[in-house]
Amino acid sequence: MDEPFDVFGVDCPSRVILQRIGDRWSMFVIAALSTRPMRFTQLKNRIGGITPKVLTETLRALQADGLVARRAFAEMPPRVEYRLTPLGLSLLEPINAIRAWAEANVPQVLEARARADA
Amino acid sequence: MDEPFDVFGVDCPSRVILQRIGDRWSMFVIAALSTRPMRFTQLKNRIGGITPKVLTETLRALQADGLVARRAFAEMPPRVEYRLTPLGLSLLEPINAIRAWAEANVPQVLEARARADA
DNA sequence: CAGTATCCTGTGAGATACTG
DNA sequence: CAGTATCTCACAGGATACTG
Repeated sequence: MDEPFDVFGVDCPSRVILQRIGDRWSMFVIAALSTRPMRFTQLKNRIGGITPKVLTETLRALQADGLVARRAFAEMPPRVEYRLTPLGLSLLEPINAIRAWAEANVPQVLEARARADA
Repeated sequence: MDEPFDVFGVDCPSRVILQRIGDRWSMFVIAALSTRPMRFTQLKNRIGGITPKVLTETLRALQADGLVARRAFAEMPPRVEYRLTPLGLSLLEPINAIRAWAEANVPQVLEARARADA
């Protein structure tokens, strides 16, 4: 049996999370849903530049991972709400750790990057 | 002036970090260097499956961001050592937060994913 | 040893248009 | 409103071979 969380395993489950939060749009969706549920078009408007196709794909992936819940109301016109699950909410903590690091250190990264360009 | 760390800004600097730690190989390199400096070939061997081209690219990116330092010795045969900078070392903390979350919650994610497949 | 140099491919993602 | 359906493309990443 494998070490359950060997960082050097390509199939290490923690990479699942890293890839998810590293991808182009997931973080925007999670951030948008962090305070309240939102509807499809609300998300689309809030997250400037995302296309409906990509938003759908992102939401599907987050649902598949149990981070976001979808709730459809049988109304006319249709209404669908997305919200973070408890699991999704719990992910906000490590995300905030990254955020805190970024706030403290990104200036240095940008400096280093500028120096590297020169 | 923009909010310095508006998660909804496409150019939000914290995305820099998320993309970096979310990419295919950076985390392996950082993990490999977390305890001690390593040479190119040591890294290549430790991180199974990475090609020299990609390892070079990854190291370059990490150097450009000031997370990894490269030190070449004028010897024959050539010797080069890579190590985490203090900045790179400090990144281990938020990374461990993610890791801790993953250890606690990835099983649920995998369950959700399995349920989604069915 | 520590990389370069080429070539190649899959797929994440965008543009655009359409529908129950 | 809440998505689908196509089409297209760039580019991250891989395979393989070579070099100062």
